Amino acid sequence: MTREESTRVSNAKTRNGTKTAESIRTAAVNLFFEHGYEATTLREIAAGVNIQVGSLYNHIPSKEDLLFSIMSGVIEDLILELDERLKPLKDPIERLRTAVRVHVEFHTHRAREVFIGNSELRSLTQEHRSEVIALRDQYEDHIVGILKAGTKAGVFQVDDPKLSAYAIVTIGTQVAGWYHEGGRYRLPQIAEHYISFILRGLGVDVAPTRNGATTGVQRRRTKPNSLKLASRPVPLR
Amino acid sequence: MTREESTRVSNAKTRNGTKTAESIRTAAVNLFFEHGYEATTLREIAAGVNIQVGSLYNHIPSKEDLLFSIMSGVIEDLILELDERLKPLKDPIERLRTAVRVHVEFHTHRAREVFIGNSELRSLTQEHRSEVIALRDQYEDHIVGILKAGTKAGVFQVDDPKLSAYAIVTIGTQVAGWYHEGGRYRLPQIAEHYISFILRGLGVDVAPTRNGATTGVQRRRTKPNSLKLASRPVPLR
DNA sequence: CGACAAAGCGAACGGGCGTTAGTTCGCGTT
DNA sequence: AACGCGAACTAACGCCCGTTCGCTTTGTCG
Repeated sequence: MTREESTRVSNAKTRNGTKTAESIRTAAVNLFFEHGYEATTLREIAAGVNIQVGSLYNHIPSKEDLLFSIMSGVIEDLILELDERLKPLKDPIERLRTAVRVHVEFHTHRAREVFIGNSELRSLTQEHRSEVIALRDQYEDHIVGILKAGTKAGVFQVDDPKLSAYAIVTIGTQVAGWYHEGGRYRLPQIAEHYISFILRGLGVDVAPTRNGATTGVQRRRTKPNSLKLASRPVPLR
Repeated sequence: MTREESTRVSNAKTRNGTKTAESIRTAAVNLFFEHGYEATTLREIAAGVNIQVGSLYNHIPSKEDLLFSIMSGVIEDLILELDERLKPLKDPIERLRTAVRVHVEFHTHRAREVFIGNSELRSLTQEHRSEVIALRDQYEDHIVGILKAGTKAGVFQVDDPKLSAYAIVTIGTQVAGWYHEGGRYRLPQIAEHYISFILRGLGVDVAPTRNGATTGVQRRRTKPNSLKLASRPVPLR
């Protein structure tokens, strides 16, 4: 108990300078993403961190636990992010817009973890699987909630919020499967495209904006829509 | 016993009466679906067919080849089915409607194989993987083609057909992940729900929202909007 | 009836897996 | 200077994998 001037966190640095536990996580994410959990060897992971297999067990309890921490971690982060960005918004349309945007952004920025989270459920223990599913349901309920609120307010045409929520979540999730930085599509482009698609799918009139109020996002002081949208408003009802 | 006249085809029946090769395929599909390819053992498959492990090699060249034949087979069937159902249709909206319907029906009827086809790509050989990807691209091009035709004809609002096609394919594909017979949702209900959602997303006015029932889901005797709903049950092979 | 091929059996192979155990080593704290 | 401890190493464990192979059983047909 010496002078506690600043929190003296025990910085568990390895010999090469980076925290080992963190490196393990990173290496595992890359390998799980590339070859799948079952096909990935602890020896491969260890090689990616430049340590021996046995040394891994100074940082993880088991291979399955490593997978679980990755999967639960990414969903928790997603829920946190969504909560934060949704907090100041009231209007259902704005809330859905933001939800889709957050969803797509998150799923592209952390595509590998998300991909793992969506494909390796069956490799988890019964208990761990239930836990992850509970988190996933919690997230889906957020979306369903937005849809229900919007339907009640009369701005969405939704006959079954859960079915629609599935579709919305799925669209954004799948982006993680093919998006890669520097690829054919830019992130905001993808997000706005799907936002329009989804809002229209819910019966919201998303005509090309007259005053730029429709898609209030990143700097778009020059052109209202960087994508050439067929400039014909959809006369719904 | 000796005078079995009907067909001269060498009917390779196993002792329990069903063709062994077929049983192997079925058992493999179930196990791959449930535990994944990597986590499934040839011994488990053999047990499912009530033979020994070594006997499998009288019917398959290797485990990977078994996976490949499942994956390529299901996509080929899907393409065939789509071609057939699309053949008599001209109108872009009708074509898209049918495409989505076929997609959803196929992905629910053969959910397990489809799921395998979408999640086990990386377990294939380089050559086999290329082959499956080529088939998948061929299928996606069908959808893109419909979208492009509809856009040219002015009935769809699509700024990027490929992005939209991704979304459409994804929605139907994901259904395979949660649909199960006798579950909460009936098949036509799901299909029609997503058809409406997608058409609206493409800027088509699908507005039967005058009274009560939002979307034209279950049998609607009154003509919805000059578009006939194909209501024949499709065996899907 | 006897021949032949298809198909099943069962043991074995070489290798790789996740995990454990005992040990060494560098460092900050006592 | 001695200690404790985290983190690395090496070696091994028991197990299970996909695949092979020689042998036996089975069914079909001239």
